[in-house]
Amino acid sequence: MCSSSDPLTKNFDHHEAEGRIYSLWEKSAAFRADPEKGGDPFVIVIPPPNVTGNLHMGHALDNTLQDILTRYHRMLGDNALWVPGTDHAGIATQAVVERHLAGEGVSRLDLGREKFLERVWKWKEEYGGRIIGQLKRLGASCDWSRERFTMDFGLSRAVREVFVSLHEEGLIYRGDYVVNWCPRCRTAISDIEVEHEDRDDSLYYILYQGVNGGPSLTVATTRPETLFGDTAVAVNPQDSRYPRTGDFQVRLPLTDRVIPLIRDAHVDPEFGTGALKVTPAHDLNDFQIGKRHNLPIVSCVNQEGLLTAAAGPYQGLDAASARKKVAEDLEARGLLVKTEPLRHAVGLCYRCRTLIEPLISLQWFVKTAPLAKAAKEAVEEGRIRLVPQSWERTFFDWMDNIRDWCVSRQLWWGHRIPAWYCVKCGKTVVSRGDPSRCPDCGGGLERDQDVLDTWFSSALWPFSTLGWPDKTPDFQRYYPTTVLVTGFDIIFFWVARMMMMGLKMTGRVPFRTVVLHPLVRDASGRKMSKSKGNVIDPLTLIDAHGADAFRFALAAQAGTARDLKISEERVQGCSRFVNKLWNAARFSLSHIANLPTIPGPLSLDLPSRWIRSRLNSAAKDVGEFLNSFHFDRAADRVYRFFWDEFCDWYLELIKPALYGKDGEARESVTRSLYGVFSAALKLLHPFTPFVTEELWGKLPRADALLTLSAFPREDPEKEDQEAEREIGRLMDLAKAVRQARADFRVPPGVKLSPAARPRDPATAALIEEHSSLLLKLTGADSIRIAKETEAPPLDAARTAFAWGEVWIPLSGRVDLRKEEERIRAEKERLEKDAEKARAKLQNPGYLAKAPAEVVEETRERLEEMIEKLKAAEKSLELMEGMRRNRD
RNA sequence: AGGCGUGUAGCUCAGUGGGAGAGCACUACCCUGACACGGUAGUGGUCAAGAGUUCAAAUCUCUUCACGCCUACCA
Repeated sequence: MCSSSDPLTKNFDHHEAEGRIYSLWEKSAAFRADPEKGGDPFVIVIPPPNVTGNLHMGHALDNTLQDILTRYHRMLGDNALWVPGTDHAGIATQAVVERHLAGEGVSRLDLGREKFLERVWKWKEEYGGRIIGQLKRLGASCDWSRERFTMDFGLSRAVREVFVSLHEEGLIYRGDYVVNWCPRCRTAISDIEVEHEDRDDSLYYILYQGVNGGPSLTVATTRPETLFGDTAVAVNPQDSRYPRTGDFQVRLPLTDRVIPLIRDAHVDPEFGTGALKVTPAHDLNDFQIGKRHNLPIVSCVNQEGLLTAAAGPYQGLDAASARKKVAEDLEARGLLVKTEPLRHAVGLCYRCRTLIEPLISLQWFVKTAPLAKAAKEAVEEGRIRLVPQSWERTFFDWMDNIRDWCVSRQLWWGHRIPAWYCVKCGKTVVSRGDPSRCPDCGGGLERDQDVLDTWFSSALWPFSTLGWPDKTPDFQRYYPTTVLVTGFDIIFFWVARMMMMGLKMTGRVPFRTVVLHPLVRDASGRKMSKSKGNVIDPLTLIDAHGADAFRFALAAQAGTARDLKISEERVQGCSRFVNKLWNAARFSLSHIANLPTIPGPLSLDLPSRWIRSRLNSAAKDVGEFLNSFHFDRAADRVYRFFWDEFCDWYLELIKPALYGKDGEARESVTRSLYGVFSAALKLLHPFTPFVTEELWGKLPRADALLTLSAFPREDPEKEDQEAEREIGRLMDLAKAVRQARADFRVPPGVKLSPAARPRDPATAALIEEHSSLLLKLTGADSIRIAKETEAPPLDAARTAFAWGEVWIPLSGRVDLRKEEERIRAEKERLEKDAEKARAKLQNPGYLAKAPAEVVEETRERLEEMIEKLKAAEKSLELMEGMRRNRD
């Protein structure tokens, strides 16, 4: 009768278990994918984290969701592959190493390119493994044998192949263009790497005096220091304040230069004075105006952000001090008409938040329009699905308005651009190999100094990691990948570019579905940042509460909202669930340990049939939710199944049998428990992999790994409506007794003797059959079936159901006045609801148009309400009668 | 300026055409032989406001308000 000695500690020791279990998975090559094996491919490529980075909350969420999907599909029998890897992260990594060198008093220029790169590689070797270890602590079931790095040999080869072939097609070109220049990083960055922020600035009104009797104009500008780069003043051709025809010139203030007045439709007559200073070298729009009007280009700010010789005496000043000085000097000469405050958006470098200096320079570009068109079509035609779909519109807008992508970066760490320039004839050679001589003149070649934007290699990630451009078995089996999981903040940086490159280079979509999850915020919804001091370290939470609790907290909150507010309390809450699981296991295993044989007859009793039916429903729902990427609802469903249905009802319902004298029943119930419990572990595994794997190992005869077992699938045969209906009635009864006990404050020691009056003999039989169960659930003393004609005593708590009535005699414990009040209130509520239902059923429109089953349901509900009302009325009648007698 | 999103119980959020839900918090009772990180029973909401469509609206449409995010060539 007694269970064997307790094999489990009271709580799950995640510190001890997690590392051990992860090595077990690794040793068993559980996550290794095999292209030779069968099964539908299910493939995810990881959004590669920065190779020298640390796991942050965003990674934690992103990878938890990927892991849930991968484990789920692996258990479904799909050929699941999760490709891991890291990104070289050009600017970020170079900046970190440079900062480190600065500590030694060395700059990268001191070292030279080659030595500097050696140091970065060394840095990478030293810190590159860290984030991989952190992903493992999270439980990520990646195939580590396929780990890639964006600067691996194979991936570099893919980069070069793409660059050269796009160049051959004319989709990559080199040209002079106004680019976003970060004077601190000393490199160009792409348009989307610029962050915009509203700043309070001044708008300076500067007088440009007319020459030869022509009109003078006042122009409004926020950047007076760039006037040295002005090569025209422009007004709108429709603007009547200015001469619409005729050639005029104005004097450029503080200089002896004279520039023309031009007319261009770009100028907004409403802004400032309607006259615009045109600075083609330092403003993209001015650059375009300049092109239209063949204006000369004068650079007055250099790549260090300092004014050039074109600024005469101002040469060498930085932009901010030049602005001040220019304004002063203009004022001194009476050329500064006025200044007014202006709040406007300024561009900042996304990495260092330095003010962006637009300036003209020679850069490499990808011609994006044709690539973007293909990407847009793939989404329009449903070959790529965005989840949630609401992102499509934003995506389309961006694809329609995309500008060419500046891909050269003035850095050393990255894929060096495969372009060479002939020192003799100036020819540009772009080549897959490393050429040594100019093919035209035989002259020497110098390689382009720049590297490619980090996102260029990231854009190839879904196919470069699988071996492309070779037709490897992996590429053939696993490309296109299945799902891409990432935050919506990098749709344009990464997702769109993978689509463009994938479609262009492989002719196929890189993935079929893009799952865009929320961004992790702190508990009050603020973005986490070091400066705000509100960063929560995922590893701290894993240490404190375990990876399972942490993952569950993330999954349970990964809904369709854009923010996910994480807090330690939340994770702690989920650790209670893990604890519940552990203790339910402790209980279950102590009984399972007594099973003589695992194979054998299963219990056919009501609780066993019921939980099998509920398990089936949970498996169905969890599967559906995961298939539609509703992680939050899947987590909620599995939680409810385990806690409410399995623990709170099922385990309690089978206790009498487990402790009972009937050996045969005990054995079959235990065997059923074994089956349901192991299925529950499977259902939970994708969410809480460590604790479930640990418990699986404690099950007898479970030699294989849980992570490689089969996920429970819906099986209509397991649905048991009869069992559900019957347990539902027993639950009604139990709840009625418990409620009466609570409402009338019956002390636990006092026994109750409820009576039930079901309306059909089957329910009566059901109650009699399970009376001992009911006694156990309610703490009642006895339970009986009342006679048809029997009237309940006056001082009884009465509850009515569609199937009949229950009353619990409470001699002396009922405050009649209070009870009468309660019943009256309930009666009122019932009458209201019943009236609503009745009105519905009398409405011809409702009867004609509502679906039959909805009408039927309403009818049933009304019937139940009528039953309850009858009971309530009877009680009130009796009470009134008694009061009359007394009076 | 445009686009997108959000507004449901004190807090965090599910629900997206047919009886207002969960977790946490709160209240009362209970250490009942897995779990007090537990059990049982409760309190709590004109589903932001208004109008419309419908037999039926938290759910669809329009308008308004509040908050948030993204994009943009007002210098």
